[in-house]
Amino acid sequence: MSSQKMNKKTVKAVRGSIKDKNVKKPSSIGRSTAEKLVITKKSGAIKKGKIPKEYPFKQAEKKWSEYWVRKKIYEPDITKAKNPFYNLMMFPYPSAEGLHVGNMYAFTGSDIYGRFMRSQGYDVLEPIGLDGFGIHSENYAMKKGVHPMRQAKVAEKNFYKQLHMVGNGFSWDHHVETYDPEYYKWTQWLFRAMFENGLVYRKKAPVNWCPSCKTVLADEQVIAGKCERCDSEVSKKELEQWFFKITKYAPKLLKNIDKIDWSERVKIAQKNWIGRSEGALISFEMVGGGLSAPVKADVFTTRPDTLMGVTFVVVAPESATLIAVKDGITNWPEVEEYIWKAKNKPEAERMADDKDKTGVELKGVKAVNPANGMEVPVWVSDYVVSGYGTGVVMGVPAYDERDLAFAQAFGLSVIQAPLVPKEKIVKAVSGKMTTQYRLRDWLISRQRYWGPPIPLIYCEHCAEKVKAAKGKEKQKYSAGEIQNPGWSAVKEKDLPVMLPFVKNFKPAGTGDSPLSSVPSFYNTKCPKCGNKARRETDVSDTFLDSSWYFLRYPSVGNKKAAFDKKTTKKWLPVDMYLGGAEHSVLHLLYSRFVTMALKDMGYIDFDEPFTKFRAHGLIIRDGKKMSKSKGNVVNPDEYIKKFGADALRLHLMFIGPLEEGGDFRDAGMVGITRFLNRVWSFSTAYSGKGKTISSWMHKGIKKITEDIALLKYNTAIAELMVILNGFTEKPEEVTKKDLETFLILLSPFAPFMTEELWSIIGNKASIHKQAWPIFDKKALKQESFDLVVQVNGRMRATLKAKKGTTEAEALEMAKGDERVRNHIGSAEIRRVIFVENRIINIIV
RNA sequence: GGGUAGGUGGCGGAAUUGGCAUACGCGUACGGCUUAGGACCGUAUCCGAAAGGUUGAGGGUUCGAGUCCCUCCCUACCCACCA
Repeated sequence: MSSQKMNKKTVKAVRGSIKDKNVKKPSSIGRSTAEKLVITKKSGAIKKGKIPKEYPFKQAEKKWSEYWVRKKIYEPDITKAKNPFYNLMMFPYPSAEGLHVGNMYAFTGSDIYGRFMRSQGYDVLEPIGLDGFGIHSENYAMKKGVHPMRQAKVAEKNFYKQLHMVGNGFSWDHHVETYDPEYYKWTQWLFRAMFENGLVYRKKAPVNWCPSCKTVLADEQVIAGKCERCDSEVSKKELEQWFFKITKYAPKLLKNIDKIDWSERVKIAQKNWIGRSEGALISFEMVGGGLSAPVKADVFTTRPDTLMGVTFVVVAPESATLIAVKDGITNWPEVEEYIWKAKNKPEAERMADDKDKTGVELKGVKAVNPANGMEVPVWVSDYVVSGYGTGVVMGVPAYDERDLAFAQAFGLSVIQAPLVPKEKIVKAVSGKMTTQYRLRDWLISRQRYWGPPIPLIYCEHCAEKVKAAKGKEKQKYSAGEIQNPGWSAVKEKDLPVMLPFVKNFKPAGTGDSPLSSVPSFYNTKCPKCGNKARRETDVSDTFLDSSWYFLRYPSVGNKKAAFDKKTTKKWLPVDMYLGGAEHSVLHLLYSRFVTMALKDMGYIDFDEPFTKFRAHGLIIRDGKKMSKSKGNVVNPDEYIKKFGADALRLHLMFIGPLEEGGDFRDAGMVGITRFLNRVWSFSTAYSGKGKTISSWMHKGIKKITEDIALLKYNTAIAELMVILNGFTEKPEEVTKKDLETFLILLSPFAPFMTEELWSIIGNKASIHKQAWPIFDKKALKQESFDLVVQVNGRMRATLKAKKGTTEAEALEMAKGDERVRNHIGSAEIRRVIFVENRIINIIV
């Protein structure tokens, strides 16, 4: 037998024998003791009679969830709180068949953190609400054949019932529902503020159109050419729409990323989405016999140094330059056909990476390279994106893969021209250095029913007046009114613009909103001049509802403002935000933008809404993604019914680190249930003989505290199991204090059962109001540890040693060990490497 | 194509950040308890008879590498013709 092997086996054998000798069958665990406990302790919490052998989770969960709400255990004093801590989780949209396990995963993860902080002495605000406006809820209502207004009420009841069951410490006094007029009044107020401050404009542009949802979509809602909501292929449609000027904040949105404490992957996703690139604008002249004068066309390039290698110029099908040079094009019908085809192609097809390049030459037109006067052909091709840069690109096949592919497809020449110093060449051709962002403005209008009506009114009279206004006249109008002649915002006192009940709420698909068929809605008076005017009939994007909800929560109930100034100052920005990474470029980006805009308007004094954000991982099942079609969706209700909310919470948190997600397997529920049952039987049978704090408690408190702070709940739970294993091994050494400490450590994970046990062992106040245990650093230092002894880097023995053992002491101990001696033999010790409280390595 | 996170027992996953690889749990085997058990309790469980070997593959740095460096392979997620 090798010494290493022997060592390992010996250690285990020794442990085993200790167990065998000392562990009397946990005879203290049993019914009789439990019965006694009830008699001796006058615990009023448990119903008269006996403590059940098994944890009666159904009764306990019902009892405590009602008790918590009644006693307002989780309601911080909004105005007087001394240590406010805003713990936020992304609110769900209540459209699906009830709460999804993904929701519950996020909520539990967030709630554990909230409970932990509350226990640390913070006044935790942990609100919840429903993001119930929007296409997803509306589509669900249509599927069910119910009116969205009714469906919302049904879903609300159902969701809130479920949310009471999951064991979260929600501040129920602060819930919001985005479809409640009390809420969307302020969403409209926000829209109005954005308009008045010149951040809203109306523009006709090729926009994303979802043929199934029958509405336009923002760029962020198009995922790989498909609708974020329904997965249909998105096409382009030329429509007049409302936009929010998020691009104005592109530099700040990018710059601030470095100062916020967010999950790295989300920060990177935002950086990429904003997509800053430095380059130059260089002017090419378009010439041709049919043109009365040369037409200037700017190209944007990040590689001006390759200018001498230009062999062609490419124009996007949507580019205005095409129209400008139309007279010079001799093959216009052919070009026009290409443009038409390109515009009507589904986005997914246009973006497909394996697609060959297509295009048509603009015959009769040439572009002049300002660097060398060379005339090069001009093409139109859909590989040039219209919304980025200028929509015109210089083709340098020698230095750009895409240009090369295009040149090869059409037999265009490739010139291996030398590179020229950048800044210099830009100056020489009178170009200018510039910064471009990939980010586009936020398309905010939707041709749907289930959303807050956009609070704008169009008046023909005013349109003429605004256009004609000059000098002082102009000062009568807001920035929004000047930018959008004829449009003005509904006065604040007239908000909300109520969404009327419309029987036929289904989208028409024509690009007109369902509200456009309701004259009583759109016929109104101009807020400026009082003449007959027409309301906007589009509603705003759902993401506007969620872009500011965190501002509302602390101020819920305030009838005078969207958010109270003092309250907001006290509670915001959000201290900890937890949610899905899928919102990296949607909700999270919009919220940041809205916050920045509100700051610039003077409503708030911070420009980042979420100080700390963590993205939770994805829960899969049996190694596969969950989906309704596969029929492998975990329904939390069923598990709560069968195992209890605590068991489900623990299981979800145990299967992997919160930020990484995990694989949900039913088998795991068994293990967790076993653990909880052992906690139950140990605690209810406990008769309290221990005198000193058990040694494993300090290590446990330290580990669990650190792990929770880092959201490593899985290892925190593992440590709780280690402590319980210690308890059941030596029940006679466990003190009452140990047991209480253990229950408090477990309480964020299993709030119901720990509350029940807390009262059974004789406590009156809620366990969730108890202070978090503190470990004794000194005691931790005094513990012994396993000193690893290596000879020439190979582990030869582990010796029990006191913490703080010096190198000399360790060496003596090592030399005293037979196995170590055998390996050193007669050789001379050349070097000793010693790491305190860990290892000694003897080199011979 | 770009980015990010990963690859560790039969499985989910640990590893104090360079110091006992496989904590904790599941599963499995054997034993106990039981009228019975898919309940509960106990013991064992990376491979190997042993020396020894083992963290996707190969190399390097180091007294010492799952962890750091280099080359390569694979998986998941996100973005993707952005000039």
